[in-house]
Amino acid sequence: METISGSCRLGLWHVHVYWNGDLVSRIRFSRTGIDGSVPLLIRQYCAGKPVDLRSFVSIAIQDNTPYSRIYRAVQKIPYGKTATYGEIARQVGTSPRVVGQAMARNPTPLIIPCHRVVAANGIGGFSPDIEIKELLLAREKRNRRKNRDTSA
DNA sequence: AACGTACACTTAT
DNA sequence: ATAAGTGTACGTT
Repeated sequence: METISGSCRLGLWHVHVYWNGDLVSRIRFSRTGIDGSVPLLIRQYCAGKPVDLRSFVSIAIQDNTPYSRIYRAVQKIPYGKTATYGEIARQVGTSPRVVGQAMARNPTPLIIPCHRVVAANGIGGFSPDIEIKELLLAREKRNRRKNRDTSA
């Protein structure tokens, strides 16, 4: 089993992806790119298409880490929708603060869509830069509206 | 191995 | 406006 790495563009950022088939072991954001390939669906998502990434498996839910229940709950949030830290916490029986902690340590953002987890009164945080979360949420919201308009 | 501190939050004073 | 509750990680003894 060989892990493939590569990066693609997302706005001003580069998304580095380490993967093997449907299994994604790591995703991180950087100002610079690296050589190598990225799965088609992830490339399309980064290009702004409304792609459902739930067909991928994150190492974060395959492993049995203390946060895995939280990651599983977060992965169920569909494209264009959001949940609050508190809602996720209630689902898995922990506290909102812990959910934030799990998001901060998410090894595979996008696959585990931590950008769809927002604060009860605000957007919440995101690393390395909140602008990525803002971009993704704005884009998903826009695409969701577009889908609604064209599907009725 | 224990201890203190730092968090991508929320809810109740 | 402030404080308490919460679970994990990480650095310092």
